[in-house]
Amino acid sequence: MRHQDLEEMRAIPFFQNVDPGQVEAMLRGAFLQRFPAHVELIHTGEPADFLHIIVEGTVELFSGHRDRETTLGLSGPGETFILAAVLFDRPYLQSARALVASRILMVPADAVRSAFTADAGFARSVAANLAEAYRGVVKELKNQKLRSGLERLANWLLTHDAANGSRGQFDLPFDKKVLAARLGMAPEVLSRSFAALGAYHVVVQGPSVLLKDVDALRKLAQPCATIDGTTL
Amino acid sequence: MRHQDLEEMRAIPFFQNVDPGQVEAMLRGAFLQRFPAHVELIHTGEPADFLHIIVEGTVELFSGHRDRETTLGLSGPGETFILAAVLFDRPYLQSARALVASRILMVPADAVRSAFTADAGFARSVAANLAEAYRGVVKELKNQKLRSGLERLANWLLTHDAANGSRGQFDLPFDKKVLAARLGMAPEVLSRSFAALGAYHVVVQGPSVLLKDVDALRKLAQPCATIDGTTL
DNA sequence: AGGCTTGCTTGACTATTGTCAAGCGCGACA
DNA sequence: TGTCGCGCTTGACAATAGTCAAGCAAGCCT
Repeated sequence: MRHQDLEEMRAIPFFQNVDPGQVEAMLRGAFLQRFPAHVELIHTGEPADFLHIIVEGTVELFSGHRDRETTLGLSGPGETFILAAVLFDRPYLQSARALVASRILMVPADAVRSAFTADAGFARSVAANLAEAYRGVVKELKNQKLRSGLERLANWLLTHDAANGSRGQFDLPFDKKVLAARLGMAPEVLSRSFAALGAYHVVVQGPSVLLKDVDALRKLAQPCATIDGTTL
Repeated sequence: MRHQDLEEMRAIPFFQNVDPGQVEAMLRGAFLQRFPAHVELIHTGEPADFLHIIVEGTVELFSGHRDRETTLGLSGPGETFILAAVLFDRPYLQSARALVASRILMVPADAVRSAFTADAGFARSVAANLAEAYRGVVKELKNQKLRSGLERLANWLLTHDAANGSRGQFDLPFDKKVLAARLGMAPEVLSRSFAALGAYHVVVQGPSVLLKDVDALRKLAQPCATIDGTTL
């Protein structure tokens, strides 16, 4: 790894409040890998050999069973994945693929485990990360079980708009079929859901989305702090 | 708390490998509460004031939204709940109710947080607990999204049978409507699903379940290590 | 025993979501 | 400038699950 890259890696939030010696030890055996889009990074069921930290790009977490496949989440820069598996040397529960060309920091599992054993600061950092991840999945499970597809879409639109300056107008950050997977529905259903949101003055033209009546949409979506996180 | 109870509390797995001084500090402000069946212990959205550890009994974790309600999981002795919320002083994402009369150890949130800050052993114990909890929810999410109701029931039966000596015969540990909630289906659907499993030689008489052809059931269920945990 | 509640089942219907197939529109590229 | 492929949409249909209502059976309490 280049010196400049090392600097960047040390600044990752996950490594703050961790003994610098332990951080160096983890970075020493680590790879900063570039992956092209659509490449599979890890596969469900395999043993956990590296902790992955996204430096740049977007990663889709998914899993399949029989002939079905489902997207469990999307992660971006600064986020780690499969930390829980790495820590206790368990098989991955999820697969991951790069959605766009991405840079991933891969830290060998045993380096993570020894830092976890040796340094209290790192143990706390790990716990914080796992707590956030846990709450994220619980929210996703609630989103999935307590809402219809249309409601999930409406809430996603509101959340995404809020994260982009609440201008009531934005471009979809990825293909609609990725959004469909993210929301847990077939692409055809997403199409129909967008059409149904016409009644709430949502105008979709290709990747561009216009929310012309946020209040009406909010009334349909009924966003909720214990599912969507931030108060909308 | 009585001396004998204190002994019992110190033996909780969650407190192993933790500085005894910190354990005492946590137990000092803790309550060992008895709750009758059906009582709500915590409520979604409220601030996290106590870490709950189940000493005896069964607790249902659930949450509602609008007029819907869903069960997110069932927990038994030795398990903690809402640890993630307590640790970082966030509102509960789930509600909890006692399914049967239960004894719960309630540790004040600030005592948990100071032990977490002060003791590396406890921080690691917390991380381990959160990692398990995280993996549990991920499995639940996959179970929910990748399987039909009938498949979830078939897998539950196999898992439960395996946990009870694989005798192909057991009594349901709770009411069928609780099982229905656990599996994420309406009670009526559970009834029909049991009826449908007749074709796989599953015989249900009130609370008693007889699996007369485990192989056929397994072929339907297709249990999987990355959803069901143990290899069946 | 009579009457009540509660848990469960069953039937009929509806809602939601997935699947298959066809077709449209736009950009890539020869 | 065609035409090929891909992403998306639409229609028709099927599968899955929820809802409402009626009814049954076991336990409980006078």
